[in-house]
Amino acid sequence: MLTSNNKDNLNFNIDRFYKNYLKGPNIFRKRDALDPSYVPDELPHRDKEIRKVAEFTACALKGDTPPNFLCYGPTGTGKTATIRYVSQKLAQQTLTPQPWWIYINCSVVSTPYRILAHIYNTITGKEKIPPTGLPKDIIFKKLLGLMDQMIGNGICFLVLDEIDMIAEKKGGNEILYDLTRLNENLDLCKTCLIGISNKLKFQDSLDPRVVSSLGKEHIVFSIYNAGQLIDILENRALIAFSEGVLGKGVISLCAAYAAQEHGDARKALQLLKKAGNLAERSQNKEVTEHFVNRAVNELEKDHITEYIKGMPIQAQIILAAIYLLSKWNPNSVIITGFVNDVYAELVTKIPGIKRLTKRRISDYINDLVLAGIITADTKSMGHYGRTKIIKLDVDLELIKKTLSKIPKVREVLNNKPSILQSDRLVYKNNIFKKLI
DNA sequence: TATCCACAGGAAATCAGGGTGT
DNA sequence: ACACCCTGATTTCCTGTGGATA
Repeated sequence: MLTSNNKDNLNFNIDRFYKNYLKGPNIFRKRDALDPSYVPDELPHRDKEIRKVAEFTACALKGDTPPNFLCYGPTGTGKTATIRYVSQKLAQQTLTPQPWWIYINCSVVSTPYRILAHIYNTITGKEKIPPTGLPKDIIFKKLLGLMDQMIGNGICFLVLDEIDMIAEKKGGNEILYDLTRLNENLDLCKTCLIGISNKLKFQDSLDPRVVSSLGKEHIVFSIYNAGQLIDILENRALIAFSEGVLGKGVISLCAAYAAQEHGDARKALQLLKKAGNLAERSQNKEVTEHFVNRAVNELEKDHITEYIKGMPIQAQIILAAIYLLSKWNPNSVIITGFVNDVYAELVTKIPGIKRLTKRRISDYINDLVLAGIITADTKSMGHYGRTKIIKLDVDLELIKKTLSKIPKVREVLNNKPSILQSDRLVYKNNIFKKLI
């Protein structure tokens, strides 16, 4: 029943909100221009790289098969953007038939089977291959037939983004090897494989046969410095923002922040967009440095919250265990064993959740480290064994706020686990404190 | 100086859940 | 109904290890 104590809900007038929103300042002209997927007409400071990609792919114009090649470089250095840019330019040349470009993000399409299925489904434009069920070699044969039929004597560029993700997986080398050898099995159509990776050393995990075919040619993308980032941002800001809304120093501040983060252009663009959004939301006519500073904070928080929300329930419970340990024993040391103990207690309180083995928990702890939520340094305590010293790297309140939004975890968040008072834990804690 | 703790983390096996074609 | 395929999560089994302690 709705009563007057539900004022907040009743007082929000959505129609008035929309009206005000539309009446408010027009910060953006084309917000999308700040998205990572947007391909601008110009890519500043990537001339060398564009030229190399153009050189590799140019022979397609004469009907030859371009060599397979790799693009290396940290995140936000314009690898994908460069490929997309060149692909657009190439399409503007007189090419008949037009080449196919199939983009595969290996962190999303993450198994050999799905890569084949994705290529197949992209070419047909329909979900012809089910997400699972068929033997790989059958799909491979079907794909060969389809490519010859649909692409004819044209060229198909296969762009494997984050190729390291697949290379490190079981069966990953086989699929890459098969893909590099597509041309030998095709009668009409030609293919060119382009691998994109932000790990410079990922070739180590590749099969030598794949390296010899894919890694012979490569392009290294270097990070942008602050000056270059400013150029990129100005370029995009011109398209994205309405005239005169950007305050003085906003772009250079974004660039400076991103330059600290290893010259990541994607970060810089994200920051600028978020600052714009914040200004818009507070009905401000101008995007000022103040909003950039707020954007830095919020982006960090957004990233953490989104990550935690997306984690499997088991990982969330493990994080809850670490949270409870830091909350109730702020001065004590947190080690793997304690996390295991508290986790075990929490699991018994949450219905429908099976208790995981220590081995699995160990992996989840490593995932949390990778996500930047905790730090865990392996340390030897001599006679007391080797373990990890775990510390929360994120504000306690933020963790609490995020975990409380997860129904099953919320229940266990407020009670102090009884294991925290156990003699064993207190005793060990005292020893470890001295050892560290 | 050998011992031994409490784990770390690699490799392979297993399981459940989604499918296939015949 | 059946044999078989693929995936992702997890378990099982295992070997390795740094340094305080006896």
